[in-house]
Amino acid sequence: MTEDFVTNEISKNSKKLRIVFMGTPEFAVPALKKLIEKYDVVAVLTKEPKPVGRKMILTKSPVHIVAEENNIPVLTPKSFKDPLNITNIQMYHPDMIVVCAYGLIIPEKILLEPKYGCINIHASILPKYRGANPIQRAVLNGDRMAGITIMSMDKGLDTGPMLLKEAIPVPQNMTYGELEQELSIIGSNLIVNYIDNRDNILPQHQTNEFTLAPKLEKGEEKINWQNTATNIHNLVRALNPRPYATFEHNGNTIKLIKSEVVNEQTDKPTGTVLNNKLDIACGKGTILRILSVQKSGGKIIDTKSFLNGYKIEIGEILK
RNA sequence: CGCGGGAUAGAGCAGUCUGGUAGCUCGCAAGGCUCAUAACCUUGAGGUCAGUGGUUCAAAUCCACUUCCCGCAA
Repeated sequence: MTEDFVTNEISKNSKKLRIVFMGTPEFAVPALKKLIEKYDVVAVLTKEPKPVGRKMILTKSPVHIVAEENNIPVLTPKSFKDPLNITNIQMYHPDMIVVCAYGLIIPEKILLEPKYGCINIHASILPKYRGANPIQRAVLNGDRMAGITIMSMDKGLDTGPMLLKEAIPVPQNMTYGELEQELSIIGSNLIVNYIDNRDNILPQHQTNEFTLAPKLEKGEEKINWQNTATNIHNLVRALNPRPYATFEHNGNTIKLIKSEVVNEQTDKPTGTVLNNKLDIACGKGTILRILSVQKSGGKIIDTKSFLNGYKIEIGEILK
């Protein structure tokens, strides 16, 4: 009924709902594209262009670029402390605001603005993993399942009522980057699914059994060979494609790009290099195989190539 | 002008400081050996030493500039 009304009012094109989209990284791009296809995305908010790389080139966010390609107005407020930034959003009269990995806390005044609410695409099965880094945490913890929750935002951090969920299995060797890519597609489908069926969806309140997914701290990327092979493998996966897990050897920092758990046991001390396939003894007698690495200043290479030009002796003990 | 590393055979590297025959570990090709292997033996092909200019009897190597690649930091 509501849709009919809107359709009649804007009968010139099939786009109906007026949406303001807020998002920043690649993860948000599939959702934005889907929304542009089906609805009327009247404005996009994203983080301001940042200097990036060795040459400090000002780089627009992936969302920023897609928005411009579609001739959608882009706003890049530094924060919402300035009331003018809030007024700017109100000017677009959004029916709904869709948020996906935006990077700024959104004040309640904006959350209450659109008549169909402020909807967030969150990359976990809430209430598990509230916070900034749910995908990485899921991989790091070796979760077998991950997913997306579409939720209605309130003033808390990922605490609002849940609207739609979808979970997928996480294969044992999937990296953070691969999982993020899959989830971003699922998120884009789910948000459209929600918008089209929103009249039939009942909000569900979150239970109190929540966990948090904080950002990774500096130092967490360093490999401790005392941990089990599975734990180290999860760290390697969770930090791929950035910033990668690392270990030290003769003063060189070596990034461990890909690994796998070897289904055998060893009685050698932890850190021992077991053979020329770079199987390493880890905690509790478990074994981790190093598949590809990167030296600083070098490219990502497989273990065999690496050993052709870099000496690691069998029997050496890595710290 | 944020800090740093690099470009040498298909891959990964040494050689550069101290100029003087283009090397190593692999891969590839051919042959041999083995019950067998990311095993071993023999032989072979494969290079504009990133580019341009300079110094020199002589430059991968020293000097200047250019292009491209990568790590850190944000």
